[in-house]
Amino acid sequence: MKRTESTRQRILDSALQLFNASGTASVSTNHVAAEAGLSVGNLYYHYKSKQQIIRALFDQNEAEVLSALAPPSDRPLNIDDLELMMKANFQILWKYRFLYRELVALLIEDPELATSFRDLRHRGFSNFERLLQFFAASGVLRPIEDPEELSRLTHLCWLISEFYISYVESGLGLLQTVEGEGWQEKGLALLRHVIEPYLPPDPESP
Amino acid sequence: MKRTESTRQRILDSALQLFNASGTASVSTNHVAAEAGLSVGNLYYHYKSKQQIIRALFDQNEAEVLSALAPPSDRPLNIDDLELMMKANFQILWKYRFLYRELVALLIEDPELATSFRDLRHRGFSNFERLLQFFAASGVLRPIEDPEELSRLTHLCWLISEFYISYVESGLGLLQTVEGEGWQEKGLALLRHVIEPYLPPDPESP
DNA sequence: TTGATATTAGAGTATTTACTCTAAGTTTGT
DNA sequence: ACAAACTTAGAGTAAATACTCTAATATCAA
Repeated sequence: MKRTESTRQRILDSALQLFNASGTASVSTNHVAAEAGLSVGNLYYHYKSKQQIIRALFDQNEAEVLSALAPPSDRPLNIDDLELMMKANFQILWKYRFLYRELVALLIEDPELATSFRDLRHRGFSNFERLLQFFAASGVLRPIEDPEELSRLTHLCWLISEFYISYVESGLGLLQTVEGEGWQEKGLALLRHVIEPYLPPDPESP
Repeated sequence: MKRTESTRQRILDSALQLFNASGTASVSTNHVAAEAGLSVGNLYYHYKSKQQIIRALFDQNEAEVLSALAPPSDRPLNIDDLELMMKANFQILWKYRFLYRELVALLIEDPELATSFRDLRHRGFSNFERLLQFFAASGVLRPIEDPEELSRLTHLCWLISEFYISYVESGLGLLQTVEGEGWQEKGLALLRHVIEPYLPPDPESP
């Protein structure tokens, strides 16, 4: 059972690496098997189609996102937690960047995946909206009365989080190779920029 | 020469339609030829590869974007122009949505296209940044002293413009079929939301 | 008209791709 | 020990894909 787990994971790791490097379209199952150093038959024993591999990577991504964004149960959230969550989120986005980069295309090609993904994300969105609402109600942010405004702010944060990596990869975010850390800091700066107008007025300030 | 133009265009139109509907990966040149109602040989007479078709669609998109975003030469820009530009831009983004949806993947698959696209967009970005700077300097927006802040605001607007369509298509932007007009209005609302903190203080207000 | 060039159709091909099958090892439970 | 279940390799295949070639027709310039 250990070997199984390890082979399955090796397939996913190789697929992830190749997908990130070259995109799902130009990476075949044969390539993945070769990269993982095992036979095609073996690969198909563990995953019965290329779709299944992609779905498995979606699942793996989902699990990592959920664990990274799980709120601490022992104390109330503060604004630094939010920043840490965003940071962890960026790491995961980068690890699975092919997935976000080709998101819509992948969902079009696999309608079943699409519905489950959309369902999951819809819940995530609601959670995040409630989180912001909570911040606004508890004084971490200034109050937001208009529900439309709250919704917009949430959409904005989500949009940035989900597509900032693609924005960077598409070339405007940063001009050099992207392996450095600057892109992360810049992404966080964008999110802060959006949140900033909602910080409570500082009583120390004149 | 007229016939040529029309066949060439028919190929592009069919390709665009199929790409938008199913993604570039699952649309073959044979499909495009069939959809356009002409032979494969004919298609390859006009475009010598699938890449060339994609590049032609990039070019066509570029031309439309440039013409939609050309500033009026006879009068100074005002804030309503900005809104009209955004609106026109959304229309074009929708028309060529496969292109933005698969942007990074397409650039990875065609490095030559990548460099020219990035070059073009870099210029576009600079122009837009100058436009915002001009607004800030001329009182349409409040002054923005920090160049970093101006840069961030520009990046933010650009990111939203470029990926909002994908955001909608990915399912969170709107839940129903996307053919309606609501998504456009919501996208504009996001952009306004980002710009709003930079509107000059209203002297009429208390 | 005539000859050159542009346009079209459609059969054909080399390669690739996703996937199957069979048979041989390897674990595991009892 | 031994059989059942799990895991692996690798040859093989049907279909699809991007693209070529040839030859027929249309257009145009002189």
